[in-house]
Amino acid sequence: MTVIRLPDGSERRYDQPVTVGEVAASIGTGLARVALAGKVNGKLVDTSTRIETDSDVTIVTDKDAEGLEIIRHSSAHLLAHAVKELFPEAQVTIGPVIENGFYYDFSYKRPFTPEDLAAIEKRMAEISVRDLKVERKVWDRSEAINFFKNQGEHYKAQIVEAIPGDEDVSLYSQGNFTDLCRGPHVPTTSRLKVFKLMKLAGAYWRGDSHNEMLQRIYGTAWTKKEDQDTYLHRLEEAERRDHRKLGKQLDLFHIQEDAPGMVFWHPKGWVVWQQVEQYMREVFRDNGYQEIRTPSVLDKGLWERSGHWENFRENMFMTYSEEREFAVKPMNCPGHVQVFKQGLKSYRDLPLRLAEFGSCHRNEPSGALHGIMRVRAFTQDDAHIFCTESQVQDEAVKFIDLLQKVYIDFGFNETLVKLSTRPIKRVGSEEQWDRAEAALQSALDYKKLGWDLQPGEGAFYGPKIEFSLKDSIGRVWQCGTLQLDFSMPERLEAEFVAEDNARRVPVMLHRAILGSLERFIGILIENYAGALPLWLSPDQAVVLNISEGQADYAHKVADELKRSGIRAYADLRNEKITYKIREHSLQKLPYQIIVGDKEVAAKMVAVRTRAGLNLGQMPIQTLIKRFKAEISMKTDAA
RNA sequence: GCUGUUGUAGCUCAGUUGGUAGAGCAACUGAUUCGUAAUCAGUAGGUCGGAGGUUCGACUCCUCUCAACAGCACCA
Repeated sequence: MTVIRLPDGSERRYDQPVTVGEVAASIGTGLARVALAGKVNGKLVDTSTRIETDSDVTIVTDKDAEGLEIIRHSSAHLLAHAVKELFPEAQVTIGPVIENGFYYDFSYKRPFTPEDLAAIEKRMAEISVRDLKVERKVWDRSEAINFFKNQGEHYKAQIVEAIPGDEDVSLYSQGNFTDLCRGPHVPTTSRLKVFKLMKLAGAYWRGDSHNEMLQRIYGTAWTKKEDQDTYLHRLEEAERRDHRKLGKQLDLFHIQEDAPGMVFWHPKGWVVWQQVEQYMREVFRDNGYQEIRTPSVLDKGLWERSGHWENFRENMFMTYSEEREFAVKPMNCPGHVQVFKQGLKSYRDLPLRLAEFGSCHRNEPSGALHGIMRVRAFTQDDAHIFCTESQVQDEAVKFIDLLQKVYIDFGFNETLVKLSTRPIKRVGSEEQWDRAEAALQSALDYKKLGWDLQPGEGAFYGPKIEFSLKDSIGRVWQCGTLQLDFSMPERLEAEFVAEDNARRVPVMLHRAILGSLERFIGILIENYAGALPLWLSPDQAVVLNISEGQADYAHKVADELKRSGIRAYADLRNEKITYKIREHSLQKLPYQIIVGDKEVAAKMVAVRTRAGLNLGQMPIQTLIKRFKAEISMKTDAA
């Protein structure tokens, strides 16, 4: 007798062991038809799994998140199956589920082409129609290794060899295709109906650039056609928000071949920059930071002492003069330590916070460059806090508070937080690391922030907290950071006089809120789809005359706005009002102020927002008040 | 850096067996003076990313190179 408990609390009794699929069928034929897998005592299993003992059982269908995962995973297998049928010599490797879909890595003698991709997708559909049963079998390890070796699947054989001896080696077969997999999978291939292959790319075997480069095929898969359509539509929409596209359309900046990875800021883009910089300058000023400025070109010897030469010389731009070697600074910390070292510091001076809009150059690998998000010349809102170890946690909490306030002001409320701990290659004692990691972690916990642990991802000189934001297509970019450093102050011989008159080495915190202004502005552009809030908009208002007769009045209105500190100008071109409105709306200019004979007569202005909202007539002073209020709120009023 | 794709007018793009390039928008000129997302007409604009090569002849074929894009690797 097997007792099955269902989620609704009811029980079913069977005379002998039953499969998950049979349980579903006994509940209803409808359910059996949509069952993708089962959850037995919390463990996800195939519908063919036999339940031997009394268990809690949930039937997983395409309505469940797990169901979608299974569909994606099985779609990856379907992809591999199709590739093996079309290209029998291709070797399969791994094919995991990712956000919105799946991928599969293959090794093949020649690169797949976009035409191959279409053929593979077509074959996947054909295999789906064949309605092949997907069967799970547990194999003996050495048998499995031999099986894959005989098939010429050397990568798969390697993967099986790496499975711990006490774990089952399960293989899934559909038709004549067999793949190693933990599962679970859909019952038959016909359950895979909504999928699309998206792109081809290279990827290293086991993620190591010393290994062979495999060919990765990305796909997306869904339970319903509409979901896939929505997803594809969302991607298209996101492309329209791409900061590279908007940067061109809105005339904010450009990049050209002569300076890869370096930004030419245009007048409008530079206004945005200055707003961001000025805002951050006030943040520094109001929170106990002192702004400084340090040289961009520094003797190689300083970088040898700081340890950067050893770790990053490949990525540093060098320059030479009178037989001396200099590096263009890739970071600001050594410079800040030099400022700290000027004059004897007392414990009473700590925490000492030095800030700089630090212009840095890093010779990033060409393949890493991406618009203004990943560049070779960038400016950090950088600061270093020199303090004692006992002050670290307090400073960390203060920093997180400040960062949250800034992010909210810029309109971000979804921040990804990660704590990266000691890497294999590191300096400092275990006790130092213990204390440092604990200090950062307790600061995060004190702030009740949700965060992910990234073991081994810290810098060689200390652990760090990273704050990341997402771009329009969901790519994650690190912006804010808080890093503990117990190496550099010592290496560069920074010290202070403690209460007991002894010379001590301070702890240094590296911190940035925006990260790089370039990247942050890129994310701002994408986040607002170019329609920046009023306080950040390059032009805040444009005055449009309807015909030549109101030109003088339009000028006067624009001048009055300018005198009030509003970034405004008059567009007196001899064009129809509809033409001008369209043009400035496309430029995402926040407010269009229309003046015709009626406004001149009434000494008023007619106001329209970029979203197309007509605010009607009002006196100029009322409009200015509205602007001031909206600018100080930092969010769009309309 | 690696794999793949792409590179034609200011922008977005077309150019199918190699015969020295075209559209729309923008720009410029003229007309139009107009009430909330495109007025009409005309003019001008390109050593087809760069350097070599094959050919009587190359935007089209080959080699090298630069850059961008996607992903991987990297990211102090």
